[in-house]
Amino acid sequence: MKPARTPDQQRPMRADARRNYDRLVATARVAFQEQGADASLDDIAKRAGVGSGTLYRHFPHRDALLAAVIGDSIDALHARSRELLATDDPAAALEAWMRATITHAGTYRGLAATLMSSMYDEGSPLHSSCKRAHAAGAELLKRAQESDRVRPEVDAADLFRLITAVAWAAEQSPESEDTAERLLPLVFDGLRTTGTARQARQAKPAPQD
Amino acid sequence: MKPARTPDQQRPMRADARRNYDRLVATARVAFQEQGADASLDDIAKRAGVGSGTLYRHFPHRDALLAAVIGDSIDALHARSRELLATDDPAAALEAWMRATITHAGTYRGLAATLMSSMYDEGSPLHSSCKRAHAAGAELLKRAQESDRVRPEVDAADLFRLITAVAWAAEQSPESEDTAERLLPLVFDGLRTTGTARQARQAKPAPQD
DNA sequence: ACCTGAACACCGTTCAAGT
DNA sequence: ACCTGAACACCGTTCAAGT
Repeated sequence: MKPARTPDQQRPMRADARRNYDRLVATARVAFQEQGADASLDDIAKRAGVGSGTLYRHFPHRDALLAAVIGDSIDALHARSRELLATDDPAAALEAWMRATITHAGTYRGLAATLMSSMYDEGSPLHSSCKRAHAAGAELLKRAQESDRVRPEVDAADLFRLITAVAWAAEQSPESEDTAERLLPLVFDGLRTTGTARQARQAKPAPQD
Repeated sequence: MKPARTPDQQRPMRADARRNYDRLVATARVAFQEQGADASLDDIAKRAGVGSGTLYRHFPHRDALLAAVIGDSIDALHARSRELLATDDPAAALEAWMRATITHAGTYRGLAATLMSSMYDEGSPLHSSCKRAHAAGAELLKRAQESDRVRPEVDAADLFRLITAVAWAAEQSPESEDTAERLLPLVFDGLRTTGTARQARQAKPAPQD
């Protein structure tokens, strides 16, 4: 079992506390995979062999447990966005980031909904993760817009909403597994400047690039 | 209070049963408005002055109560789709139908999610409503595709998913009320044939219109 | 034929009692 | 300092007892 991440700014935990923390995170990961992000917390505590009070001591809200479980994945997503910012094609980079984010938001059933509401809930432990993803998307979006490949009126908040909505639609469509792969190109094309509009802009006296 | 719809194929109900039925629907409508589509059924029964068993007798599942509440609205939406099929501009008709459907799916918080899952649950009393909406969308989509305004590879199932996803995203974004109005044009543009692609097709030897 | 409300299983959350 | 598990409030659902 790989070591679970330690909660922030913490002096060493007592051995039994540490063990319970790790067990809870590992058990929760399995439970979320099996039953979705709204799996029973009581059941997770039982399966981890821990009193329910112990779960709430370490993770006061469901979001805190979820944050501990997906923390590594959020970090990886953020690293990927840094890579994509350094690639050549701004539009392709944005689309690749959208695809990666949709995949991430589809890790567990119900995760997309949690991420969406965390975006607007400053108290949630997932809020900072959402804002980081939001900020990464904003950078990639800005670059694509400056190179005149994406409509200037689209903002990062709507980009985040669209991504989360596609992830949500995909997780709600059990019978067709590749829903996200089909919807993403459609949605991405809606963001792009239309051929004629882009041509008109580029035909203007002062060329931008 | 306007008369609630009677359940299908039913001989006259006993007077007290009829009264309870109507009260439950009226109370549920208010509760759904106030607290969303997942309002407490127990609370609805209490507020309607009725035992909880009576609620379950009339409406065995939450979806049955929801279906009774939104039945008229579903009918109106269907009538609107018939009108739109008779208009001149197939693309504008499709977009107008999408807008109307998104608005309808946003009537109560949580309704979009219910409609989405009802689409894939044949046992739900909302299933037939969803299929009707699905079929109406398919007709409008087909017409738009035949007039070469919408990509031929889009199917009605994905159209339904996109619409529901936009409605869901809008209801999850409390602070900005016009989310749906901003996202719809973006999504709709993703469905359209691009200017250049359409021009290429229309430049072919055999003109379509 | 229909209604009532107690009963059951489940859930999230708290907290007094333990070590 | 941390853990345990009983306790509480809530929910959906069922069903025996009533009229």
